[in-house]
Amino acid sequence: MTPHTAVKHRYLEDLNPRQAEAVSIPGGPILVIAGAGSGKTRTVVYRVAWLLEHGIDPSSILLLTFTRKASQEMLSRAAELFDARASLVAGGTFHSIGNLLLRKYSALIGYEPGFAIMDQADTFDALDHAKANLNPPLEDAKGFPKSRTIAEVMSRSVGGAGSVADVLEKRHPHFLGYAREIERVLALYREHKRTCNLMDYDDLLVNAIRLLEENEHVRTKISDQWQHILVDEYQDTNRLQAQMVRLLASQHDNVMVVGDDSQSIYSFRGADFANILEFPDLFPGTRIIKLEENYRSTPQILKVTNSLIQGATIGYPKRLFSQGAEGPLPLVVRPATERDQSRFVLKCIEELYEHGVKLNEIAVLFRAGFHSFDLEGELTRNQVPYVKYGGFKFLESIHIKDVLSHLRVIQNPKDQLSWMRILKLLPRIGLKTAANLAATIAENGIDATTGPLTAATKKYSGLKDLLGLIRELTDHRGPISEKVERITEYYYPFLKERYDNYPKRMRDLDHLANITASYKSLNRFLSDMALEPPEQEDTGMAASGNGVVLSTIHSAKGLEWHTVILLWAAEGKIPTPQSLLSPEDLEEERRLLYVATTRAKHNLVVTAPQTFFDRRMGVVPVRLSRFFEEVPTEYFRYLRF
DNA sequence: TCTTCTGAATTTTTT
DNA sequence: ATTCAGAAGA
Repeated sequence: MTPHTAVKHRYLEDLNPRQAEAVSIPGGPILVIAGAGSGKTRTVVYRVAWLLEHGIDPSSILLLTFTRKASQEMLSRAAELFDARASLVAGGTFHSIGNLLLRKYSALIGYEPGFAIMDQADTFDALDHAKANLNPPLEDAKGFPKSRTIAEVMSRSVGGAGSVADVLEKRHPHFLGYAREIERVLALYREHKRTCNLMDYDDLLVNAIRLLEENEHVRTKISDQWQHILVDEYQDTNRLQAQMVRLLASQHDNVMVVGDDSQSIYSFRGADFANILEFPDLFPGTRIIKLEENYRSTPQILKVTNSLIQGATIGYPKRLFSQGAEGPLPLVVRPATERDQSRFVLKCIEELYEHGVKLNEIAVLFRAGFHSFDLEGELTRNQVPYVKYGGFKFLESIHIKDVLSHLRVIQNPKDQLSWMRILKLLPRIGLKTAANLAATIAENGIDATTGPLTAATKKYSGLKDLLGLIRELTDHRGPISEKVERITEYYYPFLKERYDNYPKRMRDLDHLANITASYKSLNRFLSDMALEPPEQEDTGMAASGNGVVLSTIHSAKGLEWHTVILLWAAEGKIPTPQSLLSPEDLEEERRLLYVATTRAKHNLVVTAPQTFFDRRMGVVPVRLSRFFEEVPTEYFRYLRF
């Protein structure tokens, strides 16, 4: 039996007519508007299998996804449907593909191939650095916007939202007077990136676009190489990414993009769901296919989600329907206080568990990472295992960044920011000294036997050891894990001195060494750490797959659970106070709520305390989120607790 | 001039 | 938990 014929019959049966249509279009631009739970992933997976089955070479297919994990999952599902050749399909994020192209063709845009990638924290640091080193210095350093604000403005501006002044006027009008000064900071920041051979996230896209635009032979070659392009979560792409799609497909227009404008929740990162609305303009002749049959949720849940999204002002009109089994009415609960809310959620989880629902089939979703702090305490006290997604990331931990910075100066000695970071660990070396030393090293190298560096080793104890370590590891030929172990050994005293919980942090560093095991190239490893941060080390309970899921709504995208409990569904939490300033931001909060509620298969529980304790104002009354006020009351059961 | 210490304030979402 | 501002200390 050949797998081909067996597959052919099965997959046509597996799909509904709309899905089958999308999957089997031979080529050209295709836009699939896929409602929540409408089998979007399945459609992409089957599309890949269908293309392979029709003789398309796997290496000529490119699958662009939101995370690398998503593309890996899709390709392994495609491999199950078709055969192992599906794993030869190129998959990844826009940033990783940009990275791939830029490493290969760095010379064409005037970069060295060993450039390092800055993550967001690096960008903040670099902006602070630029701010501090401006010449002439800032006139009014006090009222000046924080680097995270500057980073946001910069990214929006680069992403096509206009000049810095335009963005300020629109989003931060109170900083408009600083426009010129911000431009000066950004100019220094850019200069700094160049001298240190660094690229930030946006650079990976901007430079890839520039590479493709300015070099016709590269554009032709790349576009000929990837004959079929599939893009998932297209509603969360930004202008640069749309431009990249346009360039990558310049030779053939064989692009299928899949997404749901109602689930666009990343505008804070520059995502613009106008992309999905304007795709047909970018690719004339686009075939539009709507998937509206929902396979996930009960009709009772869909009634609620449909009316939530009905109030949205723009987008492709759609109304999800389901032929699935009936279920209970979604619940609304208003506990008296946050403590009571936590107690209620605990009780809810215990009851479900007693009724045979597995803990990992229950998710508690919330707007922001810290909203679940009280609940986490309650779960811990009652020994209910849980895994938390979203919020703080493994890589953002200081100790991880410290160790990675040692690796980064080995890979890229010009990386002054990383130098500064590791120099500042040493006693008596603060910001200024570190900056001076880093500049000296970046310019003269680390091996100078005379000059300021040698003088400094006499003045600062510890510097000699650090330089010795870096020299040793620069010449070191063994596996990366050995390097990490060597650095960890050196770093241990610093860790111990600084943190009471150093044993836990030490375990993180061991975990990091383990991650390196699959890497042969240091450059590759560091790129991946910036582009695709590893997940938090699995605790025992998470590894066994038996813990309640606690997640931000953003991190819950694309997932589903038997029961979803929406925590803090209250004014002041969702929508967040920050979003009230602009109608667009407010609409995004609505979509966030839509994403959260459409994750539920069987039960949806909405909870919001009646009061909130504010340090300044004391106990304040809390209203249910305004978006739920739009839903007819008979769609809910109101439970007292 | 630079570093380190202390107490106080703050926290959206993330490739 | 981290970051920030201000002040003392080297």
